[in-house]
Amino acid sequence: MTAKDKLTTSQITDILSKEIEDMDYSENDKFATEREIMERFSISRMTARQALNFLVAKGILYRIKGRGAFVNKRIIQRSHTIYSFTELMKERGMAAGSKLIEFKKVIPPEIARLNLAMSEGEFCYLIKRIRLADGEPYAYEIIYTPVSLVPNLDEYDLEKDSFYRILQQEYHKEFSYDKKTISAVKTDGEVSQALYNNDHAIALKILDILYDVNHNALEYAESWYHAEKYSYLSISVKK
Amino acid sequence: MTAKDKLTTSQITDILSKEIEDMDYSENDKFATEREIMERFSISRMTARQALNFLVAKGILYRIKGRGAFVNKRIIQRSHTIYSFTELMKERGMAAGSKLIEFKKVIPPEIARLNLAMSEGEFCYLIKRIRLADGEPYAYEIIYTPVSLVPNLDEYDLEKDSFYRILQQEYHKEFSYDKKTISAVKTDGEVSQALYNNDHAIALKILDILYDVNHNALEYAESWYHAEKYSYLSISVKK
DNA sequence: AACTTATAAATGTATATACAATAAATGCAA
DNA sequence: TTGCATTTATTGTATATACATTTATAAGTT
Repeated sequence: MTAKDKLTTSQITDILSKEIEDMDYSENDKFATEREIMERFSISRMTARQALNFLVAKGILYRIKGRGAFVNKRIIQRSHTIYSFTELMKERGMAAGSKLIEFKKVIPPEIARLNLAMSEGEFCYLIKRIRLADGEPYAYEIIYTPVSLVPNLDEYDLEKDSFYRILQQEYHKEFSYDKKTISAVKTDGEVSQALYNNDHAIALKILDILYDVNHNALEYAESWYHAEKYSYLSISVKK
Repeated sequence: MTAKDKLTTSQITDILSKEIEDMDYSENDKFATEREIMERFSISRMTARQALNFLVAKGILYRIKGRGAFVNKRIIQRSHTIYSFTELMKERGMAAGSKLIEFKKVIPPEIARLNLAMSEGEFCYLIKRIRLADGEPYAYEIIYTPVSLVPNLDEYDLEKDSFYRILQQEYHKEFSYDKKTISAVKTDGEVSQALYNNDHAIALKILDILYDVNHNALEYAESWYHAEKYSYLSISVKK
C-alpha cells in the first residue's frame, strides 16, 4: 500500500460504521482498539483516535479509559437521527402510505409564516394527508413549506413518496435539527372523522418545525396521531 | 505562569462554558478562535482545539471551517440535558411544588420491575405525588425506584425536595440518558380528580425510565400532565 | 464598477512523540 | 487460596510540526 492509497478519516469512519451495522455488533460489544485500527489502515494512532472520536460524536460508540471502545445501545444511536413517518413505520414493521386530501399553493397562516421566517404575501405549499399504516388511518397531517424552497414540488407524488426523502435527495436539503411540541388534544371535525370515523375523540398532537444546517426552517407541520395506535418515543442523552 | 500553573483541558472547558453562560453570548455569536484560546491559556493549538471539541460535543458550540467557532442556539444546548420537573418549572418561570399522596416500600408491578431490572420479591419505593405549578395541579406522578439504590430515601422530604436532586447530589448517581414514551390518554378516578376535579378528562401521559452511566435504570415513572397546561418539547439534533 | 488574483485568517487533517491514568491480567508470597 | 504488587494493554492528555481547505478581505486589473 503506497502513501497515495491511504484512506481519509471520513472514509475510515464510513467503513467502520458500516461494519458495526452489517456485522451487527450487539450493544456493549467491544470494538476494535486504537492500535488495531491504526495498523489495519496504516495510519498514526492520533488519526485512528480521531476516527473513533467521530463515531463517539455520532453516538455509535462510547469509550472507557483503560478498557476500550464499545458499541452504544441502539436506542442511543437512534436518538441522533430525525425520523420521517415513512422511516418510523419501517422501524415498526408496518407499511407507510398516504391519502392525499389537499395539495396546493396558499398564503400560510401567521403561525406557520412566522415559524418559517417568511415575508408577508409569500406562498407556501400546503400538503394535507391522512397517513396510513398497513392501510389503516394512523395520523392526520398538515404540512406548510415555502414554495421558494421547493419549487415544482407539485411534480412529485405525495401519496407514494416521502416528503423528507424529496427534501433531502431531490432538493439537497440537509437536516440539522427539529423541534417538536407534543400535546394531548380533543379532536373534532375533519381530523376526528379521518382517524376515528366519529366526532369528539382524543389525539396526540405533534407540532413540528424542521431546520437545515443554516437554521432555515424547511417545514412547519401539524399532525394528529391516533391516540390508541401511537405513542411518541423520546430519548434524551446527557452530554 | 510556570508550567505547573497550567490548567487542564477540562478546567479550561469549564471556564469557557461558564463564560458563555455568564457573559451570555447570543446565539450565533462568534466565539474565541483556537489561536486566542491557545495564547490566553499558554497551551498548544492542538490542546486548544481539544477544549473546543469538548464544547462542540456538549452542543454548546459549532464550528465552520475557515470562519471560526460559534455559540449554538439555546434550544440545541437544551437538548443535551435531562430535566426534572423542578428545573422545567424554573425554566417556565413557575414555582414547582408537590403534594405527597403516598410514599412507602412496595413490591413493584411487573412492568416496573422488568424495566428496573430487579429480581422478584425485591422492594421499591413508591412515590405518588401531585405536582404543582404556582400552587395549581399540573401533573400526577407515580415513581418507582429500587430501595437498594437509594436506601433511607424516606429521610428526605419529597414534598419540598427534588427527587432528581437527591439522586444526583445525595446518592451520587450520574444520569446518562432517559427514555420517554408519550401518549394521549383519557383520565379517570384519582388522576382525573387530582388534575381536573372531575372524571373523564384527557391528559398527556409520560412514561419515563432514567438510566445512569452504567445502564442501570434509576427510576420508572408514570406521569399524567394536565392537557391544557402542558406540552412536551422535544429537540432532535442530527449527528 | 466589476472581475480576478493574491493574501491572510481560521479551521481541518495527519503524523510523531512522550507520558499519565485506568483496568485487567499475571505472578508471587504468605 | 487469598491478597498484594507488577506488568501489560488501552485510552487520555499534551506538545510540536506540516500542510490542506475554506472563507473573507485586500489589492490590482480591465
